[in-house]
Amino acid sequence: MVASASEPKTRLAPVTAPCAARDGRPCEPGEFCLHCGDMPTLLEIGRTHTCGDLRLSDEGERAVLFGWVNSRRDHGGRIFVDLRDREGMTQVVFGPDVDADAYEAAQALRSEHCIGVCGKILRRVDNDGTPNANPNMATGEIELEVDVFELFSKAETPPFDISKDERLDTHENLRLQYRYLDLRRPSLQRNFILRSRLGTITRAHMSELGFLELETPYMVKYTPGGARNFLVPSRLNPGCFYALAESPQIFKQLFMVSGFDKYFQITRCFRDEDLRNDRQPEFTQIDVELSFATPELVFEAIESLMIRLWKDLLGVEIPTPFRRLTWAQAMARYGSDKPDTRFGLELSDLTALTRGCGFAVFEGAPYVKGLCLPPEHGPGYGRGKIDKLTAFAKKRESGGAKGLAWARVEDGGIWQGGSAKFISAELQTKISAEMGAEPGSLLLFVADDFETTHTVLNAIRLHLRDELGLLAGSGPTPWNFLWVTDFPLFERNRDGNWVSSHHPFTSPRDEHVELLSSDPGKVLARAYDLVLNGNEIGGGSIRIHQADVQAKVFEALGMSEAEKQAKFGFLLDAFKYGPPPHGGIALGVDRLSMLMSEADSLRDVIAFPKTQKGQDLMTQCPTPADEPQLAELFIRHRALPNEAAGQAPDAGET
RNA sequence: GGGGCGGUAGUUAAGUCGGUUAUAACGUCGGCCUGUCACGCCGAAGGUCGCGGGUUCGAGUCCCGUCCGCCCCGCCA
Repeated sequence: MVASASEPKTRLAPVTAPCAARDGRPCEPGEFCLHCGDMPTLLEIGRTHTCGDLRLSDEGERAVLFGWVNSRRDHGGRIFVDLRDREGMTQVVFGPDVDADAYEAAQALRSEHCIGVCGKILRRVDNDGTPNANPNMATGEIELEVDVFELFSKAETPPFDISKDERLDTHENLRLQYRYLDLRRPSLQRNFILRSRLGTITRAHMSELGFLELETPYMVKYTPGGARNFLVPSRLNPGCFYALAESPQIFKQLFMVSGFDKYFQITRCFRDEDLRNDRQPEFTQIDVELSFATPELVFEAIESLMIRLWKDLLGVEIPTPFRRLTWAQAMARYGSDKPDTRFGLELSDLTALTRGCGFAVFEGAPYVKGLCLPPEHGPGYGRGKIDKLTAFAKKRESGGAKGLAWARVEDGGIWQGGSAKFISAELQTKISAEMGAEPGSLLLFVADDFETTHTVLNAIRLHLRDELGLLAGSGPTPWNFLWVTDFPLFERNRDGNWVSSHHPFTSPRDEHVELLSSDPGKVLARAYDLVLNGNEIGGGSIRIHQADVQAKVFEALGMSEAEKQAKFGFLLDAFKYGPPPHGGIALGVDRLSMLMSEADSLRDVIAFPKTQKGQDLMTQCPTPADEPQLAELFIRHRALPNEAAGQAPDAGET
């Protein structure tokens, strides 16, 4: 039987099985029914199950399924179709002996046609009646024998294979151009289902903790500093622009002044900076702020949320409290403020030991640090590999070391090869002991300034992690959560001026307030990052709520009175009216989703992502604005970089 | 702004030292097939080698430029 809304309704032959559309209860006069009323369309009957639902226990029932043709296998006399929806896949089978019309219609089925089917749920058997389940499918023990078929719509041959693609090995530009098809892939659908549940659980959990979900504007006042903003011209205010919010930071602090006490929001943020594998121009944060906050209160709330997310979404119990390192410890031991703590290879500080050692490379550097490759890897790491590693260490993107000193450790901590001839036997033994070296260990050293030494050793450490597969074989992914605390309040920018590491409202540690004027570089902040397996997934701080401390911070930043007023006047005014002590954090939903779904890229957890050039290949966005649009906004565009060359612009710039 | 990798049939890839008609798999189309599930068998069609220029008797291959995608640095919490 072929049902269609556009064709006259016909009666179905009576069936003896209970009617799925009625949950087995008797049919009532006037109701649509497969066996006692007019033939309704399958849409009118409605879907009874998803394609992931049916099991052997449903055998003998009738079901209505809607979905897309994943694949079709025509045996001439029996046509098998794997029907797919977001919940799974079910084999449906057509035969001339079951329903000739449906069988005939199924001949024309092709990949990605959208169809509805109704029929009886049968156990899968061979021709001789022996069970013939497909163990690779959740629904593999059953199939649906179709006696009513409806074609909702045909599909052209898709530009790439959706059906058996769990590897996502199509060129990404094509995937993005046909994103709506790309998103049909089960692997991507899983990511988005997880992401949806992440949002639901977060809302439930934060609400249960007493946090209010409040909204803040996306179109906000432009404030210089920090990330570059996207600008939005204001038609009603000629010549003026909104900025798209890089975060709700200031507004959530104002919520605290307003007395909302505990706030959260799952919100979009916008930053006009260059893209990366884990950075998109618009991204989503779980934004949290609470009054009368201490770091402990923030950690507690977030840890409880993480526990729940991992338990509910992954079935994983993560241990709490999370490990903590100060920024100084993280840098010293791992060379990174977001260390991957799933494996060892910690750094050793050899600066003091090597003072006066006579080896110019070590003596001339403010920092001498190293890491020790243990014996199980050391001997296999030959001269060729060391040379490659040296080249890697020298590359600019690895931090740009001047060189990589090395040595092999023999019995008694004595070295051989590399730097051995430059270091006395006595010192060799001491350094070997300091680094925990054993016979067979390979020692690697970098001697340079603070930044280069740590950047390079961190790069080497992560390189060795991947090269030697240090994470492999340890079973399911260990989830190493880590709080990194006590960041420096300031760092120097390129011009040598102090800028906020976090943002200018971050509170210094109480005992460091005096240093604000005397030695700003030594001031530590009450700021913290949440790190997971080497990824920064959140960051926050306790904020300044005392006017005098805020004034000192602005002063250290070299901000004039007029500048403060112009940039943050409204916030400073607000803080005149009894601001509570407060603090908070923001978590990256995209990165969390990526890590939890073990996706390779942020683009696999963002439905409609931008390319590295910030374009949407599906909609061909952004586009130039036409003259009338610009005129209305009092905007005239300048010559574009490529207009001089006589080429058409590929993107609009104003 | 810089460094690296990639772009060949609808898709994914191969293509040697520059040399005859640019290969394969999957997909598509036609035929056959009642138990497949990456179904199978037979047959066919399908190419602006990203684009532009140059070198050469001859360019997918070499050179220059350019566009697009990805990874990274700078930038960015």
